[in-house]
Amino acid sequence: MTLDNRKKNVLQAIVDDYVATCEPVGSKSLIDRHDFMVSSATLRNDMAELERLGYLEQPHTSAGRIPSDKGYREYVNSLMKVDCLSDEEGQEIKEKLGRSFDEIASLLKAAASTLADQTGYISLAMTPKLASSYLTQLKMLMIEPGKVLVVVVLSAGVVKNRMVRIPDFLTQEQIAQISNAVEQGLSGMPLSEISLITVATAAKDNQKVELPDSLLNQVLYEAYTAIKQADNLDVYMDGKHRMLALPEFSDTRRAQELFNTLSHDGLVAGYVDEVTKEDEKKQYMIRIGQEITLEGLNDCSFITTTYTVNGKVAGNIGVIGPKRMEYSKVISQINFVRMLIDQQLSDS
Amino acid sequence: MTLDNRKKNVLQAIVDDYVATCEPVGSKSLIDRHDFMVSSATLRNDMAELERLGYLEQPHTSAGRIPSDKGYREYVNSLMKVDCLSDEEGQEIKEKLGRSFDEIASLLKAAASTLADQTGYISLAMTPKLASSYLTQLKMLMIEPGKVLVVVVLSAGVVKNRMVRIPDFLTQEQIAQISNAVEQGLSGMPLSEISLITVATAAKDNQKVELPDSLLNQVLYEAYTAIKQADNLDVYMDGKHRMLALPEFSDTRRAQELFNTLSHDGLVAGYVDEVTKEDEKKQYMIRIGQEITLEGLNDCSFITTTYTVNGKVAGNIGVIGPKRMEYSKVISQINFVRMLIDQQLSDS
DNA sequence: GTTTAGCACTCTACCTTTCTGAGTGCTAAA
DNA sequence: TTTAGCACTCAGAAAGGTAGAGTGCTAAAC
Repeated sequence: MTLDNRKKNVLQAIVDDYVATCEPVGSKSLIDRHDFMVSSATLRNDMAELERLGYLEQPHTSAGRIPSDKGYREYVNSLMKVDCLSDEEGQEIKEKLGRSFDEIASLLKAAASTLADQTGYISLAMTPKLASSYLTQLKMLMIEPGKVLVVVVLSAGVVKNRMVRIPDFLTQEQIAQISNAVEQGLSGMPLSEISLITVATAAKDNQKVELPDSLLNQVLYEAYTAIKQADNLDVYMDGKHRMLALPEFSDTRRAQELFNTLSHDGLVAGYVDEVTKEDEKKQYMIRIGQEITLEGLNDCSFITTTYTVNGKVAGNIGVIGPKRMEYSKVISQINFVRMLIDQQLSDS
Repeated sequence: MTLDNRKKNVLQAIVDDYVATCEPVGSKSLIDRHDFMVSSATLRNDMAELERLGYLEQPHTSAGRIPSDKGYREYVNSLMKVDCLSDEEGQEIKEKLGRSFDEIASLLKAAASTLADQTGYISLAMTPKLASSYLTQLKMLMIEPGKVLVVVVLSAGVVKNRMVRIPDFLTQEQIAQISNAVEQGLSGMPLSEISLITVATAAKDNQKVELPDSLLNQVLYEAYTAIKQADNLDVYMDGKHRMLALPEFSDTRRAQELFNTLSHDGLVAGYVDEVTKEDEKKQYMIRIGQEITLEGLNDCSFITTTYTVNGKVAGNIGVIGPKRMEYSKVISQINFVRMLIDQQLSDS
């Protein structure tokens, strides 16, 4: 069953109005605000029909209608007008993200902050993920006897370091030789293929130092965990505090549930990953209300997109806001930010 | 004017009750809950007197009393019973912080998380600050032509890295020579004394490579900014979302103000620094309500203490909670965590 | 068949009023 | 100095009343 034209317009108008005011929309105010060439009674009939079909909900009998999840979904899929970023907005974003960032971490942090500022909602930016990364460099720097800094550089430009302990008596030279050997053996290898065994093989094939196996293995183990840890997703989230200003979160309990979930970076990152896989071919992923399978986010909508490093699928950025979100605006903002990230990460 | 003994007991009892219930305390319930050997009428007189002296406040005529900032202050300074951590609590904390951490960042992150879990309030942990740090190492690793990772190691065990761009044609050897020269010249020097000039002097005194001055200066400038940036305080904050569960923040506006301020790490860090200087000699710093000169935190209390690295004053950890805080419990928790941090940072 | 005017109906939000009870301060006696 | 007793105050809950935004339905008009 497909909606006739007027019903589509009615649904669209109701979503638009509700997004703007956060108040249930009645037939009268709908007439006032839009140029329907029919009477309020006609709209009432349409609205009743839309409700029967599940696109609208009524908080109580004598109130107006608000969009249901299904209503928002229809709106997002086929009703909303995709609007372009205004020049000023584009300019503002460019001012914050235009300059060249030397590290992916600071780029993503800035992206999250910009996105939060511009949308007024919660933003997040995640480092590139495992699947698309391979090891490019591995360095081990002796900081003091027994303490070594392992620096791991991944293809996507991610740099991670980790301090590890090794036996006191190993020298900088020995350590350097080991790390060179491992680097030679593994550089270019996708992270997913790196295991304790491949690390060991790489080291033993290439190294010239004589070290007892047990000692060598100890060092290799540390190198291995450092590499593995480097593919941990980092999540940069910003703008949380803004949600408290929204009327839908004036009830502290809701805000509490939301913040509770958001305080677990890992949960959110995992969810984004899942969603990205489901909608693989799409340019952006949208999840609305109950569609979100993360506890505490059922009053929210979640929009994510994927940025690329040198043209390859890499990490995600996204926005979490109320269901009553300015979808098309947020989408264009997110797209613009993604574009700037892509640019920065390809011209390197 | 000093309070007589019974008045002290009354004040103490009122604070204790109010902390427990968050409800104004009346003379009747005070009698019920404590063994004062006098009648409620007597207590009423005492309470009226305490109010006249500014230790108590009355939300309205027919309500009980709640402690004023001055009342809390008196309580903290001389009334509360300092209680020890229960064995289980100590055990729980040890479980989370007992294992050895290789990096100061992960230690502090874990400390913040533990403190938030244990207290139920907001915790924070800050990296060691400038004054107590000197440079121990400086390494520059060529990641790819034109891109160099500068690794800065400070005395307190802080490791920071920063990616910088340099002219494409410089080789790893040239870069290594420069960084070795700078490291030799500066290692052991307090951060506060390092300037662009000292960096340049160090490089020119020690290096043997021939490079045009303009090129060399470009590299040195990047090294210098990397060093300077390394003394930026990192702030780890945890447990924010818990505040929403407290009755004093069921009004979203207050929570919003609080979160707004807390979203600026720098502000908080700056304030902690200020407070630490004021109370230099004290083991811990306490600020209550209006005593806190940070907008949005006037309904809170703030307890901080200083951990040491090898016996020297270093960074801060702290807890932000409602004024109605379990002061003595929080103090002992904070102290315990500080002790564990001190241990970890001295036996290295 | 679709649209519309008209009307009775519903229900929340808001205001006012009343009532209750916890808590007070004061007075006068112990 | 302490206490019993009492009149007083005031927030908050409960109850009642009103306004108005919005509805659904019916019957007439297009």
